[in-house]
Amino acid sequence: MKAHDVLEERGFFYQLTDEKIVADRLNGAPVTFYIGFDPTADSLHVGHLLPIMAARILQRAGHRPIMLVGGGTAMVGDPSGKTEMRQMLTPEQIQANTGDIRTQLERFVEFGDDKARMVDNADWLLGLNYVDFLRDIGRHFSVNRMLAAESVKQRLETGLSFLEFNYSLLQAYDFYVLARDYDCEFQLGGQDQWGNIVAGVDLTRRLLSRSVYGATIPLLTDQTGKKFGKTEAGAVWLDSGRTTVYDYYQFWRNSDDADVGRLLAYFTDLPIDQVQCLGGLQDTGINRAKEILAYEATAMAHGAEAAKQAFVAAGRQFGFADPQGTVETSSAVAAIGVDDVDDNLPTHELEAAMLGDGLWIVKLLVAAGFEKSNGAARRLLQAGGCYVNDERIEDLDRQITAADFTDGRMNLRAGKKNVRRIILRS
RNA sequence: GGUAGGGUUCCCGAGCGGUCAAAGGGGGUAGACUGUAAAUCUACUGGCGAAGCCUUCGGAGGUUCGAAUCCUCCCCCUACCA
Repeated sequence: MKAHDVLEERGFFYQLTDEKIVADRLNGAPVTFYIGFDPTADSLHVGHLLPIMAARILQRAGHRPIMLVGGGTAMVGDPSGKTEMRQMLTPEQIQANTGDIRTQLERFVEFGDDKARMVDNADWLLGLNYVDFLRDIGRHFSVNRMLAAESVKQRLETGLSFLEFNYSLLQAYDFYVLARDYDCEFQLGGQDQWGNIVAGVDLTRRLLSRSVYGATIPLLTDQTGKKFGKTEAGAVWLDSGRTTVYDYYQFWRNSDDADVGRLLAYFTDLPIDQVQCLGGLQDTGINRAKEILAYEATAMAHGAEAAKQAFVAAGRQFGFADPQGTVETSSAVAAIGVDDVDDNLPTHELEAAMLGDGLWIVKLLVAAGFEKSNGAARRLLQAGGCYVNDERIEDLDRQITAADFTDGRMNLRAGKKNVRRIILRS
């Protein structure tokens, strides 16, 4: 399997520092490469997934990933692709986040002695001496050139602090350290990382007289041009405590028709010819393709069992796209027997005592997390978007009583897609 | 440090003494139509069990019957100059 060619045909490359050499190296003998994440939150979200998927493909082709968690760079904050400075994080936050992110990465890439390695740039960045760093590293950087970088230019309009301006030096230094100590010769990153990657390539050449390479992955946007992975509710997180497995599944299931092929290529392991075939389908076919995408993506992040439950739960709620199995696929969804599985709707537990003589529907909507305030819940009712056991509730004063529950369960829905199973607890 | 212009609700952006919970747009939510898609159309979009009341216009004071609007001090941003 030729890694470069696989990445290429799946659309993973945006820019390469050296087309020919990168192709040769990645198609050839094992290479050590790295991708980095700054621990600015306690969970990764789907926006981070693209480079991870690329790393996964490279690893399976025999290359060695270094997954860098940027405990040091997070102290500074990358200005690339941002219109303003992000809030500074405390060292404690960063440390906690670093641990959480490591755990998540383990689901996508195999770690071990001769497998992937995890590093934290805090190990070599935090101890740096300012003047030494300026003399040894800073002298290789031209401010003129840095100012010309696209990511900096953008920020010149709104303001860029000296702190952030230094970010690319640190990332460049990372690449140099990894090249020096781990024989790393290739870096992958998002489209907005181009400047930082190139800076690292240059620095390494100057300091080690050695050629290293880099590539960027296209920035994923949805049809409206917005960054992929953000929804009304914010980012779609990999942590099931932040984004439930069901919602994660639904995120993929609700993809735009036009995106399905691309997303399958990026976020599943299905062979490329099957991906192309699925992406070209229409009507029921494209909906089946979305189910496959959602199942595969969910299984990757949360495991096959959880994905199966989400698939069944969603299917019971909205119907299955292809119950006859007419669309051919090698995905494991094809084998799921719909009847013999417990579904996995997100639940909300309700103290039986809260019910009393009746619990106001507005209160329940808020308690279950559908709405932030009574006012918002009222508006939902008024707009006709609230359903109890799939029956629309029109009555603003509707009281929920024990009669609404069957076996201690009841179904509460806000709009078409947000369902929660309310479980009575005594 | 100097000069000029700014900080308005999730975002952009009007408002410049009462009629302001604050125009317009974006975004979001819901409904209709559909395929759990897109596009389109409609309604809603600070809080309160909704009568009325309460809290919002960078912060703190002040003037006034009344302040997002006027005054004072402070904080922050942008541009030019140093």
